[in-house]
Amino acid sequence: MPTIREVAAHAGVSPATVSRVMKGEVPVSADTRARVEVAISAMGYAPNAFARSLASNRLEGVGLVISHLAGPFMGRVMMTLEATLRRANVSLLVASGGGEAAREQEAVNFLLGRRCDGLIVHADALSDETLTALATTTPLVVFNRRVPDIDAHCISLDNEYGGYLATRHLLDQGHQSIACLTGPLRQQDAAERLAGYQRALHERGIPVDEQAIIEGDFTEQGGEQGMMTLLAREMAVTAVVAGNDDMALGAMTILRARGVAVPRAMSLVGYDNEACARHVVPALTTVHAPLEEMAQAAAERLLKLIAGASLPASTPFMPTLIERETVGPWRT
Amino acid sequence: MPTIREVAAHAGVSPATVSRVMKGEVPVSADTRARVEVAISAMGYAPNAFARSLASNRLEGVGLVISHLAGPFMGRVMMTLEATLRRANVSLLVASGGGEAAREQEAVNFLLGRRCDGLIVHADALSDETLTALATTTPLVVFNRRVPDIDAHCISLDNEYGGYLATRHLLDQGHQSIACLTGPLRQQDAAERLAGYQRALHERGIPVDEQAIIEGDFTEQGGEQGMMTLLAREMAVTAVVAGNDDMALGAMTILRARGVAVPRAMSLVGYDNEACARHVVPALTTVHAPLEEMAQAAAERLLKLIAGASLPASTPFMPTLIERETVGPWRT
DNA sequence: GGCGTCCATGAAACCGGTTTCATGATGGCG
DNA sequence: CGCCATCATGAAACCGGTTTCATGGACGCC
Repeated sequence: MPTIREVAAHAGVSPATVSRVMKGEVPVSADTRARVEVAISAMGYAPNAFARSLASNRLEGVGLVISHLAGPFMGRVMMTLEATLRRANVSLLVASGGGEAAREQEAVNFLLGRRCDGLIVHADALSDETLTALATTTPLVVFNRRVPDIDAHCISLDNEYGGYLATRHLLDQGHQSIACLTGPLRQQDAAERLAGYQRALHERGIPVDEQAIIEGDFTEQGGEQGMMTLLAREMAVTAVVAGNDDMALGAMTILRARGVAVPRAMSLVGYDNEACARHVVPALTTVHAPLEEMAQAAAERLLKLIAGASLPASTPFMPTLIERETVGPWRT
Repeated sequence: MPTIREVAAHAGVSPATVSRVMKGEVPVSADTRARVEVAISAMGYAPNAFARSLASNRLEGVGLVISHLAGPFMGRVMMTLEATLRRANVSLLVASGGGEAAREQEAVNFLLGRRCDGLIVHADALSDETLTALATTTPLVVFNRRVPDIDAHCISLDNEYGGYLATRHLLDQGHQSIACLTGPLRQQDAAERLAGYQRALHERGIPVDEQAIIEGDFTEQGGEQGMMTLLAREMAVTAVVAGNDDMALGAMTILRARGVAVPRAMSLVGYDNEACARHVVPALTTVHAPLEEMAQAAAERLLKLIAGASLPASTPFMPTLIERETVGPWRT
């Protein structure tokens, strides 16, 4: 693999000139440029990324910190991130932190030690303060979360609206008594979805019954537990909005076991539009997040941030309702 | 951020000595080492990864080439890969190539240009020859595929055995006429699964009926197509082994639409044990691949290869059968 | 006690780019 | 025609480690 000095010798110019040609910015006369370009392609020259990074102190790569790599949509997100970044010739380094704050912090440090040009963080466990501090140090985009003081760094989903959408859909079908199986309420997304649920009820003048709100943990077991608790309370509930699809799936398992027909006796709405949602029987009505667009926006925003731009806050992305088979009309 | 020379000055030694202490191998007297270590921690010294890579010509990072990042199990695989590599302080660079040979080759080049210490390749489109050549150039592990000339570089699944397992299970339940909805047979895994199916039939002296073998493409639509074709042939088939879970799901959709009860009128076995498999109704009986163990083995093997070890061929991993509800007994 | 060997250490070259600064050529303008 | 501004270019320093090679001291052995 030839070095820049060999190329320079071959083209009869200095290494500095070759470097200038490679970057294409600084003024170089047309014929010198041509001569160098010929030498470059003749010798198959590709600059050494290390030397370049050392001299310029930039990696030309960004880090991705992820809580749950194995989560149901990380694949879709990463796919788009990677494609968008690679188009800009920026590589993607991945570190995961299994949802524990300490390990997530460690992942951040690991990537920072690699002198990433920027970071995309998709993590629950890191605190708002940590992220705010990080944003002052390094180009940062926070994925699927809003951190108040650094709006411009956040790519988020309007979870409140999603919760509202799901609930309103049930109300529109005539349901009056609707329960909510939430995720862990210390997590922002779970709390927001619940808020949307409450807003929809208020809007129709239906009082929120605390007994109908059950906090879970976004897992399938949590959904089962929650549904069992709900049934045990023997309320007149005719529909449930679940914190996410996993919980909805768990709930469906219990309903099936107890012989409660979905959607005839009980309607159900999920959230996330996982791959499974389409396949269950009956197919799950759910709220869809435009993950690909969000991922692309995240990558583009980070690239701009790295380039030194100062951006306005991004508007949250809007979820949409996917109607399938788990919601039916209710006539009192 | 202090440099090695500052640390050296602080400890009253030369940069070379600090470097030696950092690596911990070369002989350094105990008290010098102690003095340097004090200086290091006092100043919070962390070596610059670029400079280190430039001088040693090693990235301390490996590349991962993936066909389909969004595939159903890449999350599980990446999770384990990343964790294993990070334990060795090696970072993970990701590039994807959407299943097209050209883009996969480009992804390889991209990572090679980053001077990765090694590559993990999980790709269908790259040819055996390309991979064999690559293996001579750079430490390489091929995931979920066997390339004849570089056995020692492959972490594979015994797909033939998986196909055999699925088929034998159906035979054990009394089925005599079993169809096979395969993946694209130019793909190794699909062909092997089919071979396993055939072996199981031969073992019981049942002739293989070419009419009962339908080539698909590992997609859900392919499964639907295949099942429609099969039904149109009006054969006396009582069970189907599908190339993967997606195809099985597609097949189930058609069966449900046509009112064919699973498993009473038709048994079905999938392959891969995707998340969905557990949730469909009836829950899908399928073949499970130990992906986490495979991923860990891949990472460990690559690290050894990078360290210069020359390894024996790895034995293929064995899939297991997960019995759920889509297989029932058949009495003639 | 003298010589040879080994070992810890330091000086300096090196990895391969980028960037600053100096220089020489060119051209515009009075 | 001469002077100054402009611009392309090259020389060399620099980024921050690693590694080779030389050196000096300690120790063992005859």
